[in-house]
Amino acid sequence: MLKEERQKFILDQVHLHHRVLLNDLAEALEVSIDTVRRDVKELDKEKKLKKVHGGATSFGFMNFSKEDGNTYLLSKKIKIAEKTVSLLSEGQVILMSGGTTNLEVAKMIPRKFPLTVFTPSLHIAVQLLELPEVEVFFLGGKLQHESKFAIGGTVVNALNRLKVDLCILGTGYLDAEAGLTEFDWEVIQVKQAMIQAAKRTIILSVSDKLHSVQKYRTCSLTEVDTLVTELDPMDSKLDAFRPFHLKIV
Amino acid sequence: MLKEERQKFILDQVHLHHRVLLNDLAEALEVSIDTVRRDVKELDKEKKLKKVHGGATSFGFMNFSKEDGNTYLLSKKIKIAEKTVSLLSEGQVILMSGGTTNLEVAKMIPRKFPLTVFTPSLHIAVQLLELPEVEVFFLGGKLQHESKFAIGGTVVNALNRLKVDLCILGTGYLDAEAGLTEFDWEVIQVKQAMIQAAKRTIILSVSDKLHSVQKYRTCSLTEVDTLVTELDPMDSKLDAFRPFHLKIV
DNA sequence: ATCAAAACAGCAAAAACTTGCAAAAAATCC
DNA sequence: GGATTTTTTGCAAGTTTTTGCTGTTTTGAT
Repeated sequence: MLKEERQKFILDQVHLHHRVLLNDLAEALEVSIDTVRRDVKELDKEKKLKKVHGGATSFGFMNFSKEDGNTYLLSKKIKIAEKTVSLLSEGQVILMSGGTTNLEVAKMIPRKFPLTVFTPSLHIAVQLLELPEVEVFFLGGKLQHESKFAIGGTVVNALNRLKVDLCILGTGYLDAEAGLTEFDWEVIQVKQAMIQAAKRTIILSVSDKLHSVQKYRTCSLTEVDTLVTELDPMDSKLDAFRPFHLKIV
Repeated sequence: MLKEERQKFILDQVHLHHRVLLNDLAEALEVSIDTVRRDVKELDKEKKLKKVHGGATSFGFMNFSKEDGNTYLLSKKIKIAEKTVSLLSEGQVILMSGGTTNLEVAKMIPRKFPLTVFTPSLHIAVQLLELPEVEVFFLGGKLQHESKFAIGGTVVNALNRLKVDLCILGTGYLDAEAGLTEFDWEVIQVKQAMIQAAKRTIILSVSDKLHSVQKYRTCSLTEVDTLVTELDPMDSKLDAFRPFHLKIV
């Protein structure tokens, strides 16, 4: 194998997952860890990625500079994704909804972390297929053009016949009184079925969307088990949500 | 063998695979490795490729993601796609399998051409969602990592409950006697169900794959209605397929 | 503060590259 | 046609690059 191939693989992995571990790379490429280390060092010198202890990350990853609004939001989502991945156990059967936050979760799952994932989101499915140890089941149905999300009776029926360990819901909007709300009725139907199909439900929400309400209601906060935000769990902004017996992470 | 021939071969290999090993070239060309080395050095000096330790790469190597190479087959596939799209009627309900040829078909469909499409292929679904007038239904199931194609009982069951106007099959391999063949048994199950669910079936095949046989059989040529290749319909290479009452386009 | 994992520096074997050279092949000239 | 020059090719000796391993130092998490 050519050195250039290796380095291209490393770069691809970094872009795909935001961060990679040298150990995983060494195993995937079937070379010693020293070789990977040297490659990463080179790529770092060429500013193609950022070398960190034990691995490498893409640029703009832990970039908390508030100049660029988008990367600022991204870093929040990455923070949420990290917390969420730490809640997963190997071999679990889970459900994942769509959305950019969930996409970051999919990117953050380690390369050799066995999971079975059901999802109605094309983006999530595509991302998860990068992981060789993840079995991906797509919940087929009519696809929305904008969101690339499957909706309709087929999806709901499939979900009704399913029982999984965990549901990870990239929530639209969140409010203590109103609960989870959305503006898309069709999506609500699917998300409700997802919650029903799972023993536990985790909702992900960047703090910007706390205390905002949309037209339709997915569920109340009593129906979910865990709330993940990018904030410190003790942050006072989360006080409104403490009365429910949620685990706040 | 002429030096010029050798260098042409080397360039072809580089363009096709985006990377080559000097050892492989020396073996394929039956010359010493020094000769190959000198050839590559020359081509590098002429900026025709990039010489690297142990081999050579094409210039865009670092940019190409792994699948979208193979530009030499692309023109043929585009020709097939054009012919195929001309066979479609507005408002039809169709089935599309996966594969790069079918992907070209999806790219070729006019922006405001109303269709309803069922597909088990992620790539096809993603592409079709670019078209606002196309309703896309994904046939959900277990996704194959490599092909991003949904397989398994869920897909087959869904297909059994379906009846559509047309099935567009990006065939694996094609032979007059053996019919359509594949090396993946799971995919066969799905393709068979697709053919059953459709009133008419069109198969797409670049002429390179004519007269090639794989391990398992999808169906015989009597079960399909139309064959689309990049060749002129009167081309003698297609003679073997005329005994079946196929429409050859 | 402790301890395991990660980074580093140096080393040695293997693979690849360079240079020089001579034989073989091709081209040129008489 | 035959002799001479030029180009091409393969080989051998020496150099560089790459890679994995060892032992040591540094780092980061508890």
